[in-house]
Amino acid sequence: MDSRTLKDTVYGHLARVGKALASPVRLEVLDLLAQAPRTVEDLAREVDATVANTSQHLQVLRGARLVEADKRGQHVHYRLADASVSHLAVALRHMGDARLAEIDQVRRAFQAERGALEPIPRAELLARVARDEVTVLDVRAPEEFRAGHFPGARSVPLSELTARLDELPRDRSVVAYCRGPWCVLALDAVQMLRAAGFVAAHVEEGVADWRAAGFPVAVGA
Amino acid sequence: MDSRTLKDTVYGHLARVGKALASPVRLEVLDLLAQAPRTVEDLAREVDATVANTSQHLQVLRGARLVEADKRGQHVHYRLADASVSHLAVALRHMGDARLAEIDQVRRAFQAERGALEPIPRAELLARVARDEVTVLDVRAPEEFRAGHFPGARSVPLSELTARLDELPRDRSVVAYCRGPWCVLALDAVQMLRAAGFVAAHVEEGVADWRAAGFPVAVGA
DNA sequence: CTTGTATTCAAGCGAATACTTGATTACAAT
DNA sequence: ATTGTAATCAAGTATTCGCTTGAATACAAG
Repeated sequence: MDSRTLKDTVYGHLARVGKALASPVRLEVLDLLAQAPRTVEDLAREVDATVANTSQHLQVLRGARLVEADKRGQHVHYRLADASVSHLAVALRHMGDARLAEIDQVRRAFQAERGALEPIPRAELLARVARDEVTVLDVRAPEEFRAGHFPGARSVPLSELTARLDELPRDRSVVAYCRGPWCVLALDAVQMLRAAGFVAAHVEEGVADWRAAGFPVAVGA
Repeated sequence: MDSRTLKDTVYGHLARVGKALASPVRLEVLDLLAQAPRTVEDLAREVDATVANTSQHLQVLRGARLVEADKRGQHVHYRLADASVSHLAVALRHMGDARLAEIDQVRRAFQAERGALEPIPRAELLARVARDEVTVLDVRAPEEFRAGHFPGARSVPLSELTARLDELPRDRSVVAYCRGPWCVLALDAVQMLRAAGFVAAHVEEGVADWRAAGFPVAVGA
């Protein structure tokens, strides 16, 4: 076996992973699975594709060893294979953020359209939490919260926020977060909170980012 | 603009990056560029492809903003765009190492075939360097050494190693490294060194790995 | 200007990909 | 057993991709 054979084998297999990352739908699926395991149907609904098509994409991801599946009852639950996959997804996102001007542009346009202020940086959030100044609000779905959340965060899904505003203490500011930098739930939440008289801001980082950066992540209710 | 449009835009552009990572040749090119900038011709020779084909691959990489090029004299020098690209490449490699059994397998077979021992782990290398016990040997090409190397390492390209063995102190062991875990130069070097009576071992990490892990990397002669 | 070299462009062809549609499997619930 | 649901499979089609070949640029050197 010569060096060329080694390289061909290694890069050939790695390219299978690259191919799996080469579709917008699959990337969106990966980001969703980075939040919490899901069934095929759930994923299909969220990414706006047919079930058959979503299933095909999932097989590609599974072939590249990026996701794993197990059947519980009549549903097949898909999940990210392990932390190295999450890191890869985060690295890809950071690269896109840093280098693809179009992405930065469309996100800024989106934020501006909703009257959102700049997100507060991660270090700032940690400082405020250390001084016990803020309520940290997780506005994702309850399953996503359960699968992993910022330690000390309070789970209030966006859809329930207006009805549960009185749960939040009015003498401290609120920082909302959701799935990550391209998730708009936190922006909407901040808008609602401000309208209700709260001092509110959002952070862009999601649970995957915290995990990748080495911060602890709480699991369960 | 709605949330769907945002996602379509973002994931669409990110998928361009994924597509760029979907070819064995392009991945090999990226790994080479992670060592040092190169011309199209150099790359074509190293990856064993025609110049025209290599040029096409480089355009794809450039379209995904993974590499940049500038013309100096009659050569076009390509280089990685920035650190986020290097991190992405490292994350992809780690994922492959951790999850693709075939890769691990072929590498082990290769090492066994050359009678190589287990690589020494990064922490061990750092400890030995701190105790000033080893000569660290960079067996890559001189340009690659100049573009970035382990601090304190000595540059002896593999092709010159036999002729320059007397440069190495005989009272200490030698640790060789090259481009990364799938580069065989260090394995060959260790074999030569042992044959010449040295106590020698190799590390798998390359400069890109050290950089990604936050260690300092020396530049220049 | 002419020659030579490095790189890119353009056309063409076989292979692989993405999505749709309709059938099929697997199995829980009744 | 029958029904209903979740997921996968299979076939078909339009599109894209990867590589080759030969021509075209760009430009440094003589």
